[in-house]
Amino acid sequence: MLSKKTKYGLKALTYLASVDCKEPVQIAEIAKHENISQKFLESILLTLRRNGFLGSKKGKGGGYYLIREPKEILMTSVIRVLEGPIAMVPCVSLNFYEKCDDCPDENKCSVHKLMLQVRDSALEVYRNTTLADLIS
Amino acid sequence: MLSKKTKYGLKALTYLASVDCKEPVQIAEIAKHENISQKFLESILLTLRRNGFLGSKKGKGGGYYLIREPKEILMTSVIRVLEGPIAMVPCVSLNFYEKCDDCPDENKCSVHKLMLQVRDSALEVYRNTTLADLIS
DNA sequence: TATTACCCTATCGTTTTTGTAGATTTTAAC
DNA sequence: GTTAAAATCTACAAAAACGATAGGGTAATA
Repeated sequence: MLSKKTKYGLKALTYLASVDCKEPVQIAEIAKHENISQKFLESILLTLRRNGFLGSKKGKGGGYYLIREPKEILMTSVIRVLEGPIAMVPCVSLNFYEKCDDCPDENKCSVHKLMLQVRDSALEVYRNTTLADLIS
Repeated sequence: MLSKKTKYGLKALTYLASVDCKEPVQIAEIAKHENISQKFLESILLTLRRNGFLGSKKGKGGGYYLIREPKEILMTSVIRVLEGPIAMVPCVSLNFYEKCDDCPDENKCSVHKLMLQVRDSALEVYRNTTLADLIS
């Protein structure tokens, strides 16, 4: 299940991309437009800024704005920052690998085998989708 | 993230398929072989039985056994029974559809658009994988 | 001085995972 | 037959983890 954090983050990014001017947009405006709890969105936008997707400006006329072109923003990176691993089990994750504590041999594990395929298929989608593709 | 319930359920099914004889296998044996909490596994096997994947026999010499050929057991059905929806958001789920309470128009929603593709790609994998494919 | 992002913390609620305790059914030994 | 052992079945509950949200204060900027 996709967390609301990711969902809201994606919606916020899409909104910022659709506004297209580089003027800062206030948290309150995004929250209202997308029906998101403002306080929650606040923390989400912060992580997006810390991870190089957004810039921000304080004070009057301040807000958040995209610092990269929508076409340059891949879903792989957005998802990894907001949701974490793309893989459904850590033992098949490229960026968040962890060994299972059960499971003596990954290569013989049926779950591993299946989830490797699922990961690859999801990766295929995320790699071929940019923020620009999500704007209707 | 895949729940342990699903993970353990898949491992148990694979184990039962690999044993291949139709003799009942005890919960304790499966739990031990796959490093699974026996009590937890017990409830998982129960749901698999209730959903027509397994048969059981009580008493001495009892246990669980497959009642369908591994080749006939599709991952789509296993995942749906153990994990629930394959889709990452309810609004793109085929079997567990729910409307988002935010989101006035699904067709314009960026998350909807993205997750529809992710669902389809996962579905592609699950539909083309049977229990027999997971045995090494 | 007003406005806005920034930051930390606490809390509530849900889900997941595991454990406890016993009831029920079947087999097999006596 | 009676009994004991071996297993599944059932319900519940507790613990742990996680997700989502809210509160309140700080810092920067126009």
